[in-house]
Amino acid sequence: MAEIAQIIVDVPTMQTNRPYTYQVPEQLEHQIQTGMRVVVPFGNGSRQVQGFVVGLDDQTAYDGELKSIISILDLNPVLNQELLTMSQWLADSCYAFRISCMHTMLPNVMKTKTHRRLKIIDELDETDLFELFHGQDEIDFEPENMPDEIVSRLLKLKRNQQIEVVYSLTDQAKSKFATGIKPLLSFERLEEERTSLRKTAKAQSELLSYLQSMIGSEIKLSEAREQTGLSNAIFSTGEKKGWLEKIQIETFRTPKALLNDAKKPIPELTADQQTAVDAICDSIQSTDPQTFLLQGVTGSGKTEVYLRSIAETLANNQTALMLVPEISLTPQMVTRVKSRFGDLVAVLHSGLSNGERYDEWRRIERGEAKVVVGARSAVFAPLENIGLIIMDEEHESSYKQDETPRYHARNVAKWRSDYYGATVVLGSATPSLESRARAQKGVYQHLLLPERINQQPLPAVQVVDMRQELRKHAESNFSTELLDEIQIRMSRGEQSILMLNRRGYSSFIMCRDCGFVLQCPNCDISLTLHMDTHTMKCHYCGHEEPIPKICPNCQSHKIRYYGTGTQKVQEELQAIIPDAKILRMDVDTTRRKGMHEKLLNSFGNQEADILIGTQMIAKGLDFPNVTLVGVLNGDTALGLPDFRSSERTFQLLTQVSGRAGRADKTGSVIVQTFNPDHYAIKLAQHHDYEHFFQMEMNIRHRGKYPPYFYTLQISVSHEEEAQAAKAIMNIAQFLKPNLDKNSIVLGPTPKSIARMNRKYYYQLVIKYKQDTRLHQLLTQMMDQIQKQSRHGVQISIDPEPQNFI
DNA sequence: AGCACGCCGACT
DNA sequence: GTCGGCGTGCTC
Repeated sequence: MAEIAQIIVDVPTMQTNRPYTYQVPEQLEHQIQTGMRVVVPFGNGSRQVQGFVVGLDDQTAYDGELKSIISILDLNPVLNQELLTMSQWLADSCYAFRISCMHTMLPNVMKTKTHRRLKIIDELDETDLFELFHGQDEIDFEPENMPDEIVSRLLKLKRNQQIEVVYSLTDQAKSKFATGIKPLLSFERLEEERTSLRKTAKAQSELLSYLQSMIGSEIKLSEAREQTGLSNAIFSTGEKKGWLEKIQIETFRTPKALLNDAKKPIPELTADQQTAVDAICDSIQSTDPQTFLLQGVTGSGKTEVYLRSIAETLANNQTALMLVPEISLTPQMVTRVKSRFGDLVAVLHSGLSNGERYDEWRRIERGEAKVVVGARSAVFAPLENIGLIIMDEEHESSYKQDETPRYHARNVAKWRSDYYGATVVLGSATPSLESRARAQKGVYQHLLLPERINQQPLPAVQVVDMRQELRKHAESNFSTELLDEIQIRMSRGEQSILMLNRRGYSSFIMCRDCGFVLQCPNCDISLTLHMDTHTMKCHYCGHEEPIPKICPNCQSHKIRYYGTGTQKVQEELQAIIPDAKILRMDVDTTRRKGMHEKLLNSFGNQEADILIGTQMIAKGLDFPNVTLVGVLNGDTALGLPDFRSSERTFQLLTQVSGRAGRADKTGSVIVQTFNPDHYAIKLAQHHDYEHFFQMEMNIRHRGKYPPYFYTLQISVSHEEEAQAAKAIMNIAQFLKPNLDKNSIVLGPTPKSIARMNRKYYYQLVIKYKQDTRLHQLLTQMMDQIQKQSRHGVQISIDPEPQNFI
């Protein structure tokens, strides 16, 4: 019976977002399995694309002529049944193409590169042969890197059928292999070999004993050499004499940072921790997909609860997934998990090269790693039989991907939990309102860790009114209170951390004479000053240009810097306290690989008095000698037109407060702000999450925002503003009459950055409670509007967007 | 996406 | 009349 395969091809468009039917050629019959990658012909020409097999059958409803699969790229499926099923759900719920979802779930190296070559199939005249083909009979075809004139001459030859395009897909997913050895003979036969050796052949005799000791196993040659002290030549002799065989052993690139893991004693649990662990362990034992919200102040020992729960999961013969925000995936944190579970742990973080990431992925897929620690995309780790999924700092917005597929790791975690009957633990000191509200309603089980392990009080938070400060002296980023406190720490040999709330802030340049501000040519935004590279940069499209010395508008020389960047803050502070040793940590100083870690290490070794940084220093750091945390601008996020701005401010301030005085020294926190009376700041000052939750819930209720309503954002872009505007109006008209009467449409409006990368953006937000038709309506819309609208209109839907600006 | 087909203006 | 530009539609 003929085998027929259903294949999702790697062509991310609306029209091709469905399986295509292919014939399985005879020589590949019974070798193909669902979840494997294959190469198939696609389209009129001789084009070849990568595809994923999603179904196998012996018949098809399709009655056209079938093409055949060209080759298979994997020996084993790269997507198991669970992940295949999930890719469909993910595509539906994120309004994304299925192929994009599949790629998101896999390491980058699984994406093949397409190469096109031109091959001569008929005689060419001499000029063409030399000018175009340089005398060769095949050349690479890369129209984007070739002069137009050459391309058109080549295309002409192709039309005349003198040359043809040949395709090749290269799979980057290559495992690394090393030479290994394997004994070929039995113990007795090896013993016989030894007796026939001459007395002087000591090395060979040693090799024989070694081989005897490792019968039934294999080992890398390099390791064998190390263990025995024998040379390569001896092993080769052994091979020649038929004692051993040289084989290829797959090796895994082990990321360096993880090699040192000093065993730490396992701490005792507090009563609260024990209660939490017990509840979670009960759930791990059961097959109910239960979700817990573990709410505990900084220092209350959430991590230990996680580790105990993971241990229970492993004991129960299941696997565990632990998600952390990228920013807190620090060596300290990884070491802690590694030292508890050793080689069973795989770590997936952004610092890995594609190859390293693939190796870790393989270790998980082969079942060698049973605990996976990683950031957002680790939620797709190919673990089977998952018993526990932990999501630390569950309120972090980095769990939401801000490009398609726009998934939230929390939702994916829940899907997997339902699939396996696994337990989910959401941990945070300041849970998102959505999660906290669900705990309130009993959807999640609420676990509390109200006290710090060391019985230390939370640090005192002092709020400084910067409006008063401004009246007292000239404009400065530093209040007298903060400067005094910094100097006290320095005299005591203690350290300080200063945080600059970057959101909504940047340094730009403006002309004092005409008010001209340098703008990005591609985007509707001012360029940001970067002193380290001496350029003006656009944060949205990456455009870069030199800093102008005279105003491009009026030729005046009075061009000045405005705004507050970390660099400027550092310079200002250095001028005030000349003998302070200051480290700065921001995107500029940590771009180079490993710099992040290096900076933290040198601060940890007390090579500096003060660490200045943006949000990235607020999280996951644990320096016992830091007794002062200063927030330079506590409220810049408050001014943003986003209903989550209070929540973010509260979370951030609470989080930084936790950074002060974590060991035996008491710490203090200073928050400078222009809004000292704002409830988010006042309640953060008193570490009062519960009160904040109540107040914010009231506001959300009145404004019909999450968690009372769901939100969904539709955005449209086009190079011409009118086209983009027209498209969003069409969408609004299409949707409005069909929405539920309780649903609310905000907009359409231009986005706050109306132009990015030479495209104009318009958006529309829908708030809804229950709208049964909405999902189907939107799916239909993506299909219809895309067809109708003129070329170049791009539509994207973001369910539950995290940023409204 | 990327390819072929087809329709239209500019040219040997 | 033909070459080659780009708009349109399809891909098992």
